[in-house]
Amino acid sequence: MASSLENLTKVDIAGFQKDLIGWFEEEQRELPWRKDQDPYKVWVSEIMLQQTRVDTVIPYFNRFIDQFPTIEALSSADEDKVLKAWEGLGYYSRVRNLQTAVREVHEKYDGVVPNTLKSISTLKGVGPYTAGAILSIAYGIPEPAVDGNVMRVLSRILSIWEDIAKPATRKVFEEAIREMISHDNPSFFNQALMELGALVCTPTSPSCLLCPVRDHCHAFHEGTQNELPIKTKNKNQRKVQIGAVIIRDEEDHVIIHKRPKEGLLANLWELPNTEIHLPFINEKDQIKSELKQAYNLDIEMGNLLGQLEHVFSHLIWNINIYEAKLTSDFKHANDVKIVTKTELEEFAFPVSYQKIIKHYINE
DNA sequence: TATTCGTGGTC
DNA sequence: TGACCAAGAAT
Repeated sequence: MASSLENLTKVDIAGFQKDLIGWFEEEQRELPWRKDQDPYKVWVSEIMLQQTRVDTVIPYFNRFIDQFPTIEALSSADEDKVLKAWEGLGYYSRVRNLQTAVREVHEKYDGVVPNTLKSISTLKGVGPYTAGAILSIAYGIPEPAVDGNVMRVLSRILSIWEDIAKPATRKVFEEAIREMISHDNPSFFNQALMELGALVCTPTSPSCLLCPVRDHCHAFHEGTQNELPIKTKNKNQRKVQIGAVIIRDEEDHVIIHKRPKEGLLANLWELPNTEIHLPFINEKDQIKSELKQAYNLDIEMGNLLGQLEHVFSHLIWNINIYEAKLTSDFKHANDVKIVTKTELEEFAFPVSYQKIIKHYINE
């Protein structure tokens, strides 16, 4: 069986580098993290950009750097403030890992982001892609940074038919990049591949007639650019019924709960809620009983206010939203608070609960 | 290795 | 409109 990289020897690597980097120098977007090569800012941008679109990241990046401009600033920040700055971006463990890693750099490396693959790879949240991205972009080190764009572009350039959904496949592309990467400008080489994937060599209907490297592209010559890359699909989401409750005291304060420090939406805040296993059978009684057990809250259940479906990448919440009255004195706990409507704004909520608060509490 | 971990945009 | 997608890492 032929090697998946058999076409690598047919590529004019010097010409490919020149055409690719030349295009990037002319056509790259002006992005806030491209104003300088501050390793900390490059790092923050790469974490934010994981599985997240550039247009979504831009305002978050600007606010985040404004609020936490240096490694020192992020190191000394409260995690609740950091999560609040990340609110709505998703994959919240990214920013908790980032703060953990930044604190390690602050203490162990005197605030200087490591510039070796071995050291930087030990940092929490820094995997093979992010390590290569920081090393090449911030330090000019010729290390592969293989993301989804790079796999898509190279699968077409080199006609690689392996399934890019499989984790082991990334190494095939790393091997190719090690042969192809510009040692004069590894930063622009890596960024150009990703920029090309974002702007030209798109997942559907790639703009081959505008592509600066189409003469180097095996798929373009074969006409297979719409068949590549091979990517198997993921499974369907499982559905979960949730009963969430807006619990008020007599002064219109609202009770909120901090989620566990691990798992889905870790350390974010939410309304008291419970999973409903047998929907439509004494649902209010179930909720009242389980909230007593889980949070030690005594409540009188009120009306069903509405319903909300929230789709995650791997599951679907169907939330029934109730109101309720607190019927005994509230006892403070680390993970349960009672707050005013104004104070709600200080806490980081998942988007599903942001919507509930906006619709049923603030208006 | 396969699954978990968010969200908003797109077709 | 539902399925897929977007600069992945941890477990």
